[in-house]
Amino acid sequence: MDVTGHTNSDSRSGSAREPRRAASIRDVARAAGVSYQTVSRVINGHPNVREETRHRVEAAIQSLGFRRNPTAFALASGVTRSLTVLTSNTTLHGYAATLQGVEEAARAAGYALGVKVLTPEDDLDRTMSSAAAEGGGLLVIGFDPLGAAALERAPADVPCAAVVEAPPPGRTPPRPAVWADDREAARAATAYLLELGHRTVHYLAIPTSVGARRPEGPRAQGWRAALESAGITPPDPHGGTGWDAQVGYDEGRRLAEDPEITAILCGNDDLALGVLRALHHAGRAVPGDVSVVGFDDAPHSAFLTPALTTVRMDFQGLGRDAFALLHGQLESGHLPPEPTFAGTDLIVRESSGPVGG
Amino acid sequence: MDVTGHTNSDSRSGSAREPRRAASIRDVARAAGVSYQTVSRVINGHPNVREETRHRVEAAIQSLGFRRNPTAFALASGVTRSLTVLTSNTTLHGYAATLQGVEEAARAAGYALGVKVLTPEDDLDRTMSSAAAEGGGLLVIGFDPLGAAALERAPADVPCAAVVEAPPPGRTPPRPAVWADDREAARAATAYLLELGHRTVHYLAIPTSVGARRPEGPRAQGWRAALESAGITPPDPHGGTGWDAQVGYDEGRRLAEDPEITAILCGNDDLALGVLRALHHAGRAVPGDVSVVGFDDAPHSAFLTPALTTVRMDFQGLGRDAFALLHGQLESGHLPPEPTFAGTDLIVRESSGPVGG
DNA sequence: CTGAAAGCGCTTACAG
DNA sequence: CTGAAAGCGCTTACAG
Repeated sequence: MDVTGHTNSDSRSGSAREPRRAASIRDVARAAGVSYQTVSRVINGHPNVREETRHRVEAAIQSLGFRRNPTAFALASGVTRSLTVLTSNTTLHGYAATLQGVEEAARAAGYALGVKVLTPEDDLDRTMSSAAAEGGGLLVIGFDPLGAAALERAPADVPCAAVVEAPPPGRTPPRPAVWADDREAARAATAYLLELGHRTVHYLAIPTSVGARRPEGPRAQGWRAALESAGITPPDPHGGTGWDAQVGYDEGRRLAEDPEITAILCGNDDLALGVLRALHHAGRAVPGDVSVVGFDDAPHSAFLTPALTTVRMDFQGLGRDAFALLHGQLESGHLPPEPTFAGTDLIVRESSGPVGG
Repeated sequence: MDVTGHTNSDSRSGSAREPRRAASIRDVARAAGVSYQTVSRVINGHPNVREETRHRVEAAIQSLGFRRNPTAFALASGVTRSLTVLTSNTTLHGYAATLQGVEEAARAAGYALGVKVLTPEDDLDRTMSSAAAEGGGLLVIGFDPLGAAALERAPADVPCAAVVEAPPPGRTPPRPAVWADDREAARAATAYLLELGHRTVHYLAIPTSVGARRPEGPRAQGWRAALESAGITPPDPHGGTGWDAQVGYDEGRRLAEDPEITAILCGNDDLALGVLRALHHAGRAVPGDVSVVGFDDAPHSAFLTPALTTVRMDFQGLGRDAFALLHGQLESGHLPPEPTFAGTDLIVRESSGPVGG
């Protein structure tokens, strides 16, 4: 079966109709019998306007269906109630959920949201400066090397905030940023597996924001720390080449060949999904033979069979808080609130259990 | 475990630094020893500029790091190389993939992308007119009643395109739109199940764009048509209340109780995931006792156990084509190409098979 | 081929 | 409390 798609380019209702000019403040002024400056005062909630004048203007605004032109406002005032989020991805769970959080907060604050996707092909400096030229603020999702590089290159004179992986202890991101404690979460997840009786835990890594310069992201560091503090020499981490289930499956096939391996911590739930599938193909039971723990708590993870044990991350909260950080820079006097996002949480489901259980 | 998140509001590198004004065309003109109109001609690739003058101006642009202010350009020219996509969701597979397709096409064309999320709480007319006031075009994702309503209310004088569910035969959407043939795809998927020997096929519906006025979306219609043309009276469809796995699970529990049911077509893969889980809990084997077919081919569906039989939809292609439709309206002379997006495809995997097989 | 003028729709001082 | 002026950074005719 191959069903062809359809299109309807009927332009009767398209661009044919005469684009009647929208009402401007001068139109409103004329209708209300005032100068256009007064209209400006009214729409900006300026105090010094006589009650009756204000009413006349408001009536004219209503009847003409006037809406202030955001472009003209931005040009004249230098204020842009908008932000553009820079991200290398919009569909992976962590990115999409973060974006969703940013969007909610932006909408609540009356900000328009722009999205610019970062690609290795595009010149980063051009991308950054064109994003900056749009006015408004920059919000970068710095979960990967591309995002981290973008954050590094954000022009110093433009308001910018970020959500990032947990930075190394004692270091801070180049710009105001929020993060969840990936490191501690990975440590705790690993410790949980150890307590179950597993002699060691293998780690299947996601690519991280630190890239090739230093292949150990915070999740890997937390995993390593847990093993070391239990006196266990960490095995070499696996993966690091991609985020999706296919990578998890490929790595999982290799992992499945080693009967000594009884516990695998995955850098995200997609990787874990692939590992589950590989283990199944190899005839190894989960959690009977091997325990699998994911990261992020993607929407489908609770419905897998076995349901996936994973670390829940509040990406939406991170997105909201990053917006608050940016909002504070954009509107002086609007102080960023204390971050209220919840932490991380280990959600124990069915894919993990006692060794040999 | 509950690990608290962190924030870094260090503003040293934030808004403290003096926001040095960016170079304007007047600055460039002064540096090049020409009038600023000439600079305008150069940056707009106007032909009538002497070779040497052009070089001088370009050199000045380089050395000053000049970039044209998009806001001023938009205000003066009335042209906005931007569009805003209106959607009720950004994370569900179909929406996210469509958005991704739009983004790719927009980026390739040099358009800035805005996103406005539609909610039942916000006043639709206000939302629409504020989106329209931003300038540029509107691209609405009309998979649900909210999106469909937005498309209906798009101001007639603003360029607009949409991606929608397949409209009823003979009817066309209110504005130029693209769609895949959901109806035919559902018919084919149902026919496939019937050929396997199932005596009937049950349908678990997604909410559709037609909403309550007419509860039968194109996928349901295709399913119904397939049954009827095989001389089978369609059972009542189930679901219709939500898109996610939880809904699928709840409905699945009910479906699992009826031993007569051997084949279930689901309106999307998330619903199917929930059904799979419910069937497992009820002790019914897939595909041994019950065949399950999904819709959309979400990224994780191929890695489930059993891997999900589903209908692949080219949402990215739909997004790209919808952009082309809008692009054609925004830039006269830029004719929308023939839609090239692939159709739908039934992907047979492990969750479906012969009845009693 | 190039410059001087007017204007896009708004705001921000400055007068009264 | 309200109006007249200048300007945000660009473009589009209009002159030369």
